[in-house]
Amino acid sequence: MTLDRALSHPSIHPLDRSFFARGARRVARELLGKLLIRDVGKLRLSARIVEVEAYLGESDPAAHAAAGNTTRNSVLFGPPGYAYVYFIYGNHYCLNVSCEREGKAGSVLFRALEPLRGIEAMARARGITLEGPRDLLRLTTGPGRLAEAFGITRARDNGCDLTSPASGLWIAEDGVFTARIQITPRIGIRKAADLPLRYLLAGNPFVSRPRPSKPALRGARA
DNA sequence: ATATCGATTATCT
DNA sequence: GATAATCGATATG
Repeated sequence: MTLDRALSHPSIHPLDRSFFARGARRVARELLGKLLIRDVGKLRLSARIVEVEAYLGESDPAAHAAAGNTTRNSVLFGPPGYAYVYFIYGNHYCLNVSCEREGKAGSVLFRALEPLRGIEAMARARGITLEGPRDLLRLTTGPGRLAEAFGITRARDNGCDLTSPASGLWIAEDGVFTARIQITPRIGIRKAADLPLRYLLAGNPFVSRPRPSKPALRGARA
């Protein structure tokens, strides 16, 4: 296949479950550059993953899994590659994917995406009229925003298999190289707030809001 | 540009 | 009864 054909018709395939059967840091870092896809009827939404956070399981005070296995978070204690959707601040849904293995929690929170396809539909879902380039930045920049753009709710999506296109919400790989990875502390948490577990594509304009004032840890480690 | 605040509810203590 | 892995609006430099 020529490069030109690869660019216009990239082959897209779902990530295997073994991809998620690893530690959350590793999964988080490698999810950067992959695609989140929502299929509803013949409409497809797709967006590149540009910012995520790792949550380490029961030993991580900031993780929902720290409370042990409850009704709310039981997906985290199930097999890897499934959607954990939670409702927060009485207003917003957020999407995670389970990692590790059955019985061992660990997850990655999706924090920001770069919209690729179905942009008009995302704008409708967000209640935004697209007038300038700046409006694109408000579509999927932030965990609550991307969930709204993709129509993700707990009732609809919690527990769905993100490795299966048949589920209508899945994660794909298209062979595009990832840019430089940057690592910073996680955003918006009270506990364990200093651990460097936020992974982002350096310089990507769709990364969520205020860069933390703390000096960012650079390079791709962990 | 950054800072602060209210909204609104499932979940946990 | 308090809290929370957020967002959008408003206030201020």
